[in-house]
Amino acid sequence: MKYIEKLRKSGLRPTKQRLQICEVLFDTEKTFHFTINDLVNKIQKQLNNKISLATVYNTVHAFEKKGYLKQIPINSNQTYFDTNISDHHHFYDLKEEKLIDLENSDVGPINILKKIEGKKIKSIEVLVKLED
Amino acid sequence: MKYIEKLRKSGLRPTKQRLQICEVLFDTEKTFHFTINDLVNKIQKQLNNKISLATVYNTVHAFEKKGYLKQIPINSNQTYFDTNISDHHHFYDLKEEKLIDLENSDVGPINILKKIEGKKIKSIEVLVKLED
DNA sequence: AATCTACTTTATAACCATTCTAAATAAGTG
DNA sequence: CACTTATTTAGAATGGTTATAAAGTAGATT
Ligand SMILES: [Mn+2]
Ligand SMILES: [Mn+2]
Ligand SMILES: [Zn+2]
Ligand SMILES: [Zn+2]
Repeated sequence: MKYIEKLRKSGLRPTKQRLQICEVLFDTEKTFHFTINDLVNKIQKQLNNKISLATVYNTVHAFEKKGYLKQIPINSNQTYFDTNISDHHHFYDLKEEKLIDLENSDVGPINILKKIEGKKIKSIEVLVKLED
Repeated sequence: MKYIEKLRKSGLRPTKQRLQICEVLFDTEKTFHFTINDLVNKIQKQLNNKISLATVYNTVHAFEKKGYLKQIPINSNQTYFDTNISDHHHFYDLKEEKLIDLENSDVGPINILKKIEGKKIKSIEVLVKLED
């Protein structure tokens, strides 16, 4: 398994559950956006296998902390995550309630002119809301 | 009261509670960011007067719908609102967990190159996360 | 002014995504 | 294997938000 080493390097034991979640998250053609609930359903369907909700939460948070997932800043009743960890932005289709990737190259360079004393910029995220 | 007409124009009856919330939100030198909980506390302290939590929620949502408040897209356990309804952006200080306004002029012009068929842009929001 | 009706406020319950708990299980180490 | 520590798990708890439904109020009508 290609994920065993990846997990070990991060100080995470390569358990059956984590490896399965890796498969679902990272063995895909394209990256995608998901909620915890989406992921639980995907695991059920794709692996015919139940992983407890607590473990899914734990694993997603562990992966996020290690930088294998990104949380998307959006107001929703659920938290959205992204398997695309590249520096990029999002459209949010208000009607469909769906996120669409917006590559950095699709947004002109962003230059923040204001500086805050003693603080440095960690990330810049653009959210473009779409309506019909 | 200057808010009576404003509310009537919006189709909202100028009740005692709504007028008081207007005072707290809009009778200020500067605009500010708040959570529902912040607002409840502010009302208590500033008006020596309790307004039920449900009414605060109802009123904030009504004001948001009418465009007198903006919701700020950020992942938090609480929803943040903004009395600054101008087109602007935010710093988010991860340590202090505080929002700081970033005027449009403090961010270079943002040009979204990608187009989505049949959708138009409703808003563009930039969130700049700050660390030490 | 009294009456009527739709809107609003309120306390409280319900909701539900997320986190916590603590016991069972599994992984790594020697 | 024996031992330690990390992980999984079901279920309980948490907490912000929303729903409910009864009481109160605003504005319109007579
Ligand atoms: Mn997280
Ligand atoms: Mn709202
Ligand atoms: Zn994305
Ligand atoms: Zn602001």
